[in-house]
Amino acid sequence: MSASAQKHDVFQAIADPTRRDILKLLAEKELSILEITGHFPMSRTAIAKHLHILSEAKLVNGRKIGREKRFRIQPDSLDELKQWLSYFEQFWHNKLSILKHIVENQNEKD
Amino acid sequence: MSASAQKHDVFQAIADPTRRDILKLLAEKELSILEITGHFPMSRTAIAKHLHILSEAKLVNGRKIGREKRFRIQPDSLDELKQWLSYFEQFWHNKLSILKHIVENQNEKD
DNA sequence: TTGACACGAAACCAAAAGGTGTTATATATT
DNA sequence: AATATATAACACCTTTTGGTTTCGTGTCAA
Repeated sequence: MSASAQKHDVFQAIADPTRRDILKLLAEKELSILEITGHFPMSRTAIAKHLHILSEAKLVNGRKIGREKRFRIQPDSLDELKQWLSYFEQFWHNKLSILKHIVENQNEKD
Repeated sequence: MSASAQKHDVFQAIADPTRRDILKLLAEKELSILEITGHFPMSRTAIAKHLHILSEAKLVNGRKIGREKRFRIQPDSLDELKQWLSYFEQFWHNKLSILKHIVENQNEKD
């Protein structure tokens, strides 16, 4: 077993809507577990678990400050998702506009 | 219950590695259930379930041809994922522009 | 030092996910 | 018409997920 025996990857991490909401929260600013919990109708423990999963997926990281643990977003891993997406992007762009590629040769604008 | 009582969304659909592999297969060409099953170490029934979930998420669609059901990719829904991603993109581009060496490694060969 | 506070860890639970096999039904082939 | 085939529809099993509660520990403040 390699050292990267990672139980949760990015895809699983973002599968849960609560975790996606947590990410949105942390995108704005660093927050403690209790502060995050305040935004959701569930227990602190549940949120802590979600944060653990997000942490495993390298989407957030937490540092202890006093008796608090403050989490912030670490969006690097989303790049893996982006690359995965880009693989399919060519397909839906190509397929949806077979004629279009004649017109716009390489308009990498959007 | 509204008509859009959709059990699986895109995020859940792509959370499973088997389903991501199925998407890659279908990206290349349309395939029947049996053909898809041939690529995986599991039963046809299991694959059919995965296809059902992918279908719910509007990532694939199947049409009956004779006694076969052939599935093809329907990548429109990935756009939702792309939009979700783009929200965070600004963060990691702004915040982590210093760590650009990661991005610069991007050799889109495979 | 005492007590409130923020957190971690563990035990537990219900429901969903992911798989199996069997049976039924419609379609092709002969 | 008979048979083989591709899939759908079930029933079932096991593991994972997402939540709970309880208890213990370190930290801050009075």
